[in-house]
Amino acid sequence: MTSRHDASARPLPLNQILAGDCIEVMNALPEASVDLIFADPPYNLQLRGDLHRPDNSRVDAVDDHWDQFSSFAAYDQFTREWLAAARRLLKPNGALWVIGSYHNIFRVGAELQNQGFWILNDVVWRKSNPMPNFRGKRLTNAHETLIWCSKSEASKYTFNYEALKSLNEGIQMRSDWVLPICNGGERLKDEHGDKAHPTQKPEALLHRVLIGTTNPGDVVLDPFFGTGTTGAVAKMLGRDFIGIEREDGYRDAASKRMARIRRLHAEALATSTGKRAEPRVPFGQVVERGMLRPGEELYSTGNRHKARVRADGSLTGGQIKGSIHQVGARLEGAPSCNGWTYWHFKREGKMIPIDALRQQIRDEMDERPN
Amino acid sequence: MTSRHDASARPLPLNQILAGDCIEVMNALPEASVDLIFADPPYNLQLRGDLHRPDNSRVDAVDDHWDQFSSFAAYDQFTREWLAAARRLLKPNGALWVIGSYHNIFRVGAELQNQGFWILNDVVWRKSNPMPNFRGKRLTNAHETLIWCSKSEASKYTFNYEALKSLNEGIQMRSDWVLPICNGGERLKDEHGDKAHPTQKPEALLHRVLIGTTNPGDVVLDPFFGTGTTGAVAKMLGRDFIGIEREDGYRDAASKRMARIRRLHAEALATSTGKRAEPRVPFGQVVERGMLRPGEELYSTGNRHKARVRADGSLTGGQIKGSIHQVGARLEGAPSCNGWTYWHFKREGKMIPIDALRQQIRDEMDERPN
DNA sequence: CATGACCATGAATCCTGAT
DNA sequence: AATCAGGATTCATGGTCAT
Repeated sequence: MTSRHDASARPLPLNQILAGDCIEVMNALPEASVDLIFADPPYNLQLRGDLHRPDNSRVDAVDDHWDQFSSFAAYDQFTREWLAAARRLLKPNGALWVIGSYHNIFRVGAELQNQGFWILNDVVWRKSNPMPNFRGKRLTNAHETLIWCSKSEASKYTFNYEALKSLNEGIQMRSDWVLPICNGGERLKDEHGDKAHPTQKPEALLHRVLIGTTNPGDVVLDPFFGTGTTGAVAKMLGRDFIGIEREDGYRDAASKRMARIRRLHAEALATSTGKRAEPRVPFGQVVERGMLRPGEELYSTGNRHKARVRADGSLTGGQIKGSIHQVGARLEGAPSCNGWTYWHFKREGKMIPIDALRQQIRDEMDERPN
Repeated sequence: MTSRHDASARPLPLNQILAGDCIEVMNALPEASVDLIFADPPYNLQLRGDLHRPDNSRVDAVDDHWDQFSSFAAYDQFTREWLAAARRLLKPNGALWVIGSYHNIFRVGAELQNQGFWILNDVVWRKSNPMPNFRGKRLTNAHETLIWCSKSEASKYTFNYEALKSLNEGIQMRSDWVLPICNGGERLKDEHGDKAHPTQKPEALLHRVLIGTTNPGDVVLDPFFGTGTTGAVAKMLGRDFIGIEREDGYRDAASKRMARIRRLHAEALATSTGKRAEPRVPFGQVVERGMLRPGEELYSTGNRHKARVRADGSLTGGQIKGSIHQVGARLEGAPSCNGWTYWHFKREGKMIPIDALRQQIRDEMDERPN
């Protein structure tokens, strides 16, 4: 007798919404199989008159300290269990996002540190249109907090720096994101016209998360799928998703929603990349191809230093010999140096950075792969 | 033989900087005697090697011995102990603020909930000029988190709703505050011209905290006093402070700062408002429009001085006559003074800075340009 | 005296693949 | 597993100094 989601027998159930308790369902999926988890766990703490423990038992009152402690303890246990299940599912280089408010986020953050997740950033979703504090007894609660963490300190996590920089008009993306709450046409309604889910997240939030920390084709899992914002944006952006949701009503609403979503074309999915994505070119190739000749002189930025090209692609500058980077660093007394932008050659009286030669080689590689 | 800070024998040591470990010192003070605690504990940063900017300059990191902890467990124990000592000191209606980053704030937040503190808001300090992420490997860490909590759920905490609303141009104050980091003239320097403290907080941050959650005459304690921003702003605003600091160097710098507090007061107010880009509004317009009537009395920050409005938009305070800025500067013995934030008028028993009136005028200008 | 160029610096868990 | 080396990477602000 095998369980419904037997880990050994079944392939990953991609682009489906799985029914059931997320801890059980996650434990039945194969380990180390997911690239990213986005989790919007219940915040159900200290909510006047309608307080439930994660096991759905009702908390009578929180008037005294012992009751508070018992409800924190129950929430902590729930947090421990779903985080451990999530951790097991993640690939070694996988990452996790959690969103929460001051009611629960500190407990979640402490527990994920305890389990060995490595926090990369905490991100503030600054709501441009929050609900005011009607009674004027506190500050307007105008933000929620997200935590972005990798599975471990050693994880080589995905971060699309240039893509996020583009989203932010050319300036590197900050840890505070100003986005409106989900309403208008995006907000799912039930048959009575009421909101289908009390805390539906805006697609813009997930868009930024998925563009920034996944690649097309990655597997994104959401253990608290709700009405499926994570799945909707994942599908749109060409990522595969796995949703887990316990409530029938939310699953139904999410299924209908997914059916309406159209995947974006590949060109639309392409995002900005930086030099890091370019193939590496050894300086020796520049010499081999005769773009610079052995013995030719190079000039530093600012023209303070000179060096001479050698046949093996190294430089000599006085007593100093080594790579274009090493010689530049030594001459500048700097911890490191990018020789490609530091050194220049002279053509028709003009100083040209040797990086232009590297670019020429890369352009040829694009025209004739292999 | 009594200890240095014997709880039973001594009165509260107001407006002093106490030397020693904050846990021991707090435990020697009388219980239930403090209105507000503002705490800026070590963040437990876990930095690896050096970090260089793209121009190869080295980042001066926070590598001080006081921020070194051997493990999360060690940091948690430290947090438990100082929070318990702080809790004992607070009056039943007292409140606590803590500031931190993602390195420590989740652990601190969870522990204060465990101890029975009642979270009122988490507040995000959004830095207008954070240090960028030089390697492009994460989001710019552009904010820090504060937690505001009362001693217990039953506490009748202080919240000056209208004062904060005025500070915020007549709109309810939100849980995200945009403020620049502390630099320029406000940043304390040592004899070599280096920063006196690696993490000095801006006075504007404490200004907002103290205006919003204390009343004049309240006792404000800071167990991690550092170079004394909390004390400086408390003194400026007519609150009593108690500072505790372990490091001799920081205590010395803080003592000198407290002694010169009037001068820094005027400078800080002049520079921390950040309103230079706003259209200039002459004080006379406030009078012309009948927002303040000639003959009406204004009260200084801290309520130490009074002055009377004249029909031409000048003030008289005793023998001194002149603009709101000139009279404030003369009364404080300061080289300059921002009269807009220094002077307050009384409405329904509440002190409101006249800056609120200027903002009202600016709002109208925004609605109806020209 | 303005203006602009240039420089310094801030609570930071800040690289990656080949050998 | 540890070492080595290529080479990619920054925004806002305030102060100094030359023009």
